[in-house]
Amino acid sequence: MAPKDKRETILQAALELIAEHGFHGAPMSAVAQRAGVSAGIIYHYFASKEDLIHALYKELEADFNLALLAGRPQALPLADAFQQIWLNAYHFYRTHPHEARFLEQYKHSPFYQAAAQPVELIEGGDFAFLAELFEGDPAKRPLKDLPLDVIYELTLGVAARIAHRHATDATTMSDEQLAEIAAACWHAIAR
Amino acid sequence: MAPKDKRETILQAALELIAEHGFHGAPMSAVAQRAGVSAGIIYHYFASKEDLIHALYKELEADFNLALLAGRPQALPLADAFQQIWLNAYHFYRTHPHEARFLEQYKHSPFYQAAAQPVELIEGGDFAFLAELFEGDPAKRPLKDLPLDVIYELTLGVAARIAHRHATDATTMSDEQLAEIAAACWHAIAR
Amino acid sequence: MAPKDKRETILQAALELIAEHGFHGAPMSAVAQRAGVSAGIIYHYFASKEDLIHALYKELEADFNLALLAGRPQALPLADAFQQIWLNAYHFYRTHPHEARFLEQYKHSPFYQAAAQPVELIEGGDFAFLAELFEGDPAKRPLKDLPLDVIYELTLGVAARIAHRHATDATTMSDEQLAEIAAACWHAIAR
Amino acid sequence: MAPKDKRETILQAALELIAEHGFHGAPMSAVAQRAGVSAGIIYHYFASKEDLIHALYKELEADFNLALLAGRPQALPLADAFQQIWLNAYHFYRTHPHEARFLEQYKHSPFYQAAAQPVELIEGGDFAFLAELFEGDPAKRPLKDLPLDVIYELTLGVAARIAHRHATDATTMSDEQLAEIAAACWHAIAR
DNA sequence: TATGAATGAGAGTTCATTCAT
DNA sequence: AATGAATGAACTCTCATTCAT
Repeated sequence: MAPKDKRETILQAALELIAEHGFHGAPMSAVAQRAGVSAGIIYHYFASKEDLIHALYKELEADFNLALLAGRPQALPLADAFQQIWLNAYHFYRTHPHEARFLEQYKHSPFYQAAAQPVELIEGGDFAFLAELFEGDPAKRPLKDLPLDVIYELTLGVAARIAHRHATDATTMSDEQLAEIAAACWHAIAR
Repeated sequence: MAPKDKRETILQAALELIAEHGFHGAPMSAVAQRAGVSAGIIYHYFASKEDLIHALYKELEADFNLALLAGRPQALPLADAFQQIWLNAYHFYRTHPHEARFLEQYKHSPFYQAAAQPVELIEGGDFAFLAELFEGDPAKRPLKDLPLDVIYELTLGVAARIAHRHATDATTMSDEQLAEIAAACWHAIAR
Repeated sequence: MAPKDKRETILQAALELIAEHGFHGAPMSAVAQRAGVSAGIIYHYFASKEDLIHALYKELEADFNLALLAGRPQALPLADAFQQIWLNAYHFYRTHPHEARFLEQYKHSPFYQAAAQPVELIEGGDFAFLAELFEGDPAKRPLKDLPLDVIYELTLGVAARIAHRHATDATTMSDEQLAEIAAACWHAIAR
Repeated sequence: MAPKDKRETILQAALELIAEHGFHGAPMSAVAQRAGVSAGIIYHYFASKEDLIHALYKELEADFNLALLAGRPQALPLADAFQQIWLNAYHFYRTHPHEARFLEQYKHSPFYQAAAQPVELIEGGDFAFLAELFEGDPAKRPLKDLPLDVIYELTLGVAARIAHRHATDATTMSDEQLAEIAAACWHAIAR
């Protein structure tokens, strides 16, 4: 197994165990066992359990951000782009229950505080197309005058939380219902 | 100290420690020390640490539900009642950062799954006045046709999460901004 | 067992194991086992293994200092007092091989550096009678003009080291030989 | 790098790390890193960590013995030879603090017991000139009737220990003071 | 009721040593 | 001869829980 693969195997094992049993319920020995490696080797790839958890978070966050761009929302009109991104967020969480469960726990644990960075709805150059939503003359931008984190909670935050719930309890929603919620979120923030 | 008081003292100590340091960072010995009691006596009031945590959750949930009824929304027209409840939720979390932090961790930990019950927006008889929102002919009720938990996430869930954020980072919002968000939430679910 | 006794039992077990097998060869689990207690309880009495070792050192140092005063050298003429102290030092080490072995290892380990204080030949008020040896006009005091630690190494240091050797290899020396060495040490430092 | 050099590089790295941090604080991986070699290769030169440590000791002991002969004490009258050797011992330790620190730890650790050989003041043929000091009719030899290890502790042992102290704490002594101590040591053992 | 010393399983982590490459 | 990833036993220390007092 290539070193890159072994690292990934360990992260995957940690993801599954933490998603299923919490940080508590995922001792390093169990992570090693599920990954099929020795306990010691984990410390060649990660300095500590905490470091492993932070690294896992960063990977998942990157995956998530990538998933938001499915269907090239960059090429769409603003309202449609929003709708696409909202649905992408929902579907990512819906189809990645372990990731959803992990992110949920991580973001509400002391780990997150320790590594906390300001929320960025627009992360990296790929989201530059959203700049017009957030920059320029506040009086002219098409959003209500609300803090960025409020905007987040009214939009992608809602997608995340609904998807989390449904990932767990297996509720399904029709495309019409999802589109309706996405639209409601858009109206909640659009001027 | 009356037994009732000692129980409360223990719960309060656990609340503070868990809010500040997580479940991990709140060993029973530390809870005992902060409460000013011996470690052993905790087990006269609670069967286990897990039991203590569940009991704490139930108390806080009851406190929260009570807080939602401040200003007697029962007596108001529906849209106003909603606004009142939304603001009550926001202010509860805003003025109870420990409670907010605990509930947040609890709801996203394996503890919650273990004790999970279906979400009830309407809990107990005090919320009977909201029945007309949710019952009767779906075609006539004034809400969009969305699952109850989606409704929750679009409304009180948003209030909770925004309040959580602001409890931590000390952002303040004007009454106008809060009213605007509450109204946006109402429009997101109202037909 | 009284708490005081249990603390002493643990210290004694640590002393024996470290003397026999070194710091390395004295895991906390073995200390606990030899003391007949659980591993966990050690941490009620000592914050860490390092703390336990430092505490043990302090106890032994106090015992040693007490032993130096056997036969009341305070009441003797200076040269006789020196001889008495030298012999006391020798006999302490000779009859306390574990203590000797521990002190020897401790003083030459990184532990000692961590807690190091300047060498004091005269420690505490009990040795005040030696003050005339070391204080006052250097030109008049009855010692050669040498640093204090050199004085120590030429006297008690020699006693310690010879005793250490003989504690281990069971060489015995006659009282005459011992008196001769003590006298040689005295002449080495006396003006 | 020639194999001989690599072996020396490893020994040097081990010497520095052990002198600075103790046996505990010198893991094989750190030795390898400081020597600029892989961890595995060390085991081509040494069977184990213990073996490496013993080998290092033997090298240093040989270096030390060589240093004792600086200034050709063989060619001097006995008392002068002693003085020369004593000063050589002192200066070796004084100018080789790592070696001093290592030897000090080694000699007082369980390692030394494991490999222990009787102390030899006269080691190897280079010290044959000292034979007259120790051999022949005890009644005629110019030394007091004391065990060899006592002789050692009263002479080179003192040099070693004083040098150790001063290597660490940077005390300096004048040539006169050193000569005085050397002379005192000589008088301590000479008949 | 109340204490807090005591237990012991189990946590995270280290490190001497091995071995496929 | 050389690497360094891999192993796994052993380490120090923690902590929920118990129980003699």
